Amino acid sequence: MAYDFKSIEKKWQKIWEKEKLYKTDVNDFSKPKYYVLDMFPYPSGAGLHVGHVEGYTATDCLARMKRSQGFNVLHPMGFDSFGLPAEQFAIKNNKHPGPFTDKNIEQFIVQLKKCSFSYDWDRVIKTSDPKFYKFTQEIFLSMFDDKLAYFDARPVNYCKELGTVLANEEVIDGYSERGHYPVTRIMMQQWILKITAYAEKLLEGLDYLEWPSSTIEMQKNWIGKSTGVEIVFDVYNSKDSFTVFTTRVDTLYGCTYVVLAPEHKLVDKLTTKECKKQVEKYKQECSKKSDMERTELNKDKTGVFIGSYAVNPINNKKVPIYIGDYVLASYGSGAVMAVPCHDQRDYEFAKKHDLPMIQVLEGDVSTCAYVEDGKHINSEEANNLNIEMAKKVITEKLVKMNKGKEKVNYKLRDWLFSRQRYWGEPIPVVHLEDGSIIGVDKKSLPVVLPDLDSYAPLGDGQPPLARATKWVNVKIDGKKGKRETNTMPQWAGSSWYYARFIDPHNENEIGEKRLLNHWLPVDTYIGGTEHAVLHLLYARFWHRYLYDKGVFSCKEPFKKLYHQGMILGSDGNKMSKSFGNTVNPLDVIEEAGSDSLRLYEMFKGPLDQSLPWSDKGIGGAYKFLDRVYRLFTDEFYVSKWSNESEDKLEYIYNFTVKKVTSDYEILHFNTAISQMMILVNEFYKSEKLPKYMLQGLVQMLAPIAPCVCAECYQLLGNKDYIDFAKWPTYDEKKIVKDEVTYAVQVNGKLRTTLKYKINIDEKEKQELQNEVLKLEELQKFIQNKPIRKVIIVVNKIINIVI
RNA sequence: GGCUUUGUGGCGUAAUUGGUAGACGCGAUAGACUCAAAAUCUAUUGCCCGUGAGGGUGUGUGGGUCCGAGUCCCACCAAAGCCACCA
Repeated sequence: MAYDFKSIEKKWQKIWEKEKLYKTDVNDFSKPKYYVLDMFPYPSGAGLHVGHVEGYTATDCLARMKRSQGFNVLHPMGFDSFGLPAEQFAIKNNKHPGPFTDKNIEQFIVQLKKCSFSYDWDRVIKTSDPKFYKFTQEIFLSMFDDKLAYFDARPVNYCKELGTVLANEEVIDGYSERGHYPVTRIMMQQWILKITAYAEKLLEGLDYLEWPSSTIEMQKNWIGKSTGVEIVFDVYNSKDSFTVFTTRVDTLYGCTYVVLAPEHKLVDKLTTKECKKQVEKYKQECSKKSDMERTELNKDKTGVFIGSYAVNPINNKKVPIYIGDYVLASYGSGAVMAVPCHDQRDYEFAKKHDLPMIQVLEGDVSTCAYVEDGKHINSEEANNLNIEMAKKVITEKLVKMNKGKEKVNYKLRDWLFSRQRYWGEPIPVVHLEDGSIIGVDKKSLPVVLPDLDSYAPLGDGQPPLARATKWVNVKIDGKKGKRETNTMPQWAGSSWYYARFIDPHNENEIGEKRLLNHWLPVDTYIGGTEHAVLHLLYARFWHRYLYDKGVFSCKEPFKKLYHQGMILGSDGNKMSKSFGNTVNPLDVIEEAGSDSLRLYEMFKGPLDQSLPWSDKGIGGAYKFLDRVYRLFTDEFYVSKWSNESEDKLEYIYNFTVKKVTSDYEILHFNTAISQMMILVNEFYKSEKLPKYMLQGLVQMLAPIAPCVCAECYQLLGNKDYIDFAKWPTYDEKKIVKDEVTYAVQVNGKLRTTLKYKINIDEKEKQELQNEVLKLEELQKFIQNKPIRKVIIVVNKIINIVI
């Protein structure tokens, strides 16, 4: 290895640290601001991962370029330091998780510094710091006051292995997102945030964002807005009625039965004596099934008749009432109208229970094939109408009869916000003896986590905090009460941390209003796609709430979002201890330096792509940096340095500055690097090396390989820091050539090329055509066949059609 | 089942957005330097036929639009991600 990256990197990292070169003066409004942020890591004991390095390098490149371009850049790092591994460590070793976490954070910081990231280290925050979670609690209290946080009994996702309840977003196919343990539904009193109140706002906010379309799509799906009609069905021979929700009101004439969820509140009342036995039996079976079983068995549409009938309001027909667990109690009104001819599920249920079917849309419905659109039949006033018109007509009729109204439903459920854990923010409320719940006085925040003798759950469902009896029992205004012993989920701190970086030492408020207004939103946010709904949805919710409260002045927290791909093991598998295919960034830095590591990760392909790690690739990155470094140290090349320009390099240099600048802006680092490689290849062939071009090269490369470029910049005789040197510019005139190469085709096949003047007019086009037709190498293709047409696209191509 | 994205050499990928496909890098082959090796430099490198000049063919498959398609349209195949009994 030729160039001494070790001493170079050590030298520059030391200078940055000593000079506090990347400290941001947030009060300096004289320059335009740029806020570039990484999704902050959980400080695990395993330390930094090559996957972290990829995203962090991308943001670091952006930060470094923006500094050079005259922006006041905020580029901070923090730690999502509440979390499960620390809790498990605490339980196992019976030690407080705090010091354990702090040790991991220290280790992380050492590693991040070795990667040459340009963070402002005076702004490090951690969510487990009481100075930080004071405000997490304050936001919660504010939501509590606004009735957006409530304590309620409901079926919740409970994970026995993890010993806690989980949010819907944390449950995947009946298993916990973390650890993949089974999750069951049980009734429990829990803290819930009313995110559903923000469903529409969260949907609308997506319009302002420059996010990957797939992520926007996922959020839309998760919110799951559907517009339809709520229809009242009276129970036959009874004063009772219930509503169903449908998006296909146009098929109402095809409704031949209705199905209630087994948990529907009218089921017991409407069940007749004759059916009581089978209904009770069915309900029991359902309650025994886990969510997982319910969905796994989705091909089998089970259910039973409850003996009563309902009246279809559109035609007064009597239809039987069934219960079936394919109808979910938690969505819509927990009841559906069944149209077996035009709904797959209803069709399956009807077949199984031998129920009648009425076709109301033309077309083949023998297998309930989906009918795109068409004329309605058997539908009275809706006959001959298409779906849209039929919906309109039938809705109007129902509204007139007072039997229906338009309704919007969302799949989004409220956010289950409490966890039976120790290592999280205490929920700052007190349960009084009279059963009422009050928030603690804002002035007494933070409610600090008490130390415990043991951090294990009590085993009776009570959270570990219940052990701290002295802490739990309080007296407020003479009334006895108990503190809440559940804690907040890990998502709490990460729902607003990005705002804290702006004014991290402010003890009175989240941040000084003037500063928050100036610095928010985050301009560019980079992190993994795994948070597409979880963190990114929660943070948008909190942000929008705080916007409504006037704390923030913008509606959305993250303007631009990118996801970095995953770095796989060299075997193509996900990197993990069990595969033994992990790569430790520190090992790579030890061997080839952080500059090479960063260059490799940015060059290997598009940022959002998941690619396997390659040792060979690192070698290639190192080779390129060595090649650059030699231009500044090898006598042979240094002797070619020149204070004048070199005509032969003008085009390629100016073009490179243009391309690299625009590619960085859109995070296309791989193509920017390849362009710089082309430039370096040209430098190697050149007789003269203009110093300003050498300087431009290292300035452009510095965001990716900051240490070796800082060194080269100094070798050119510069006394200032490369980090703030004005970003290289290009001359548009130098990029325009006076000659262009035309591709000459015959019948669309490339036959030859021709150099010609650039930007020709109509008359010159004719001249070019004449010239082309005379070209000797084309004669054998043209032969004597008649020429039908000659197409000339200026500066690009000539196609002769024969 | 629904939605979204992707399919290009031995490998990672690029393509001015409808205009010379394979830039750049890795790997490979040959040569220079060296006692030798490493490093470095130079050349070649999609596939097929041909000693060669040259020709043919080629961006998952099949069709279509167009003077011209990796790019646009239709159908299909494959992979990845998300959602999923959401009425």
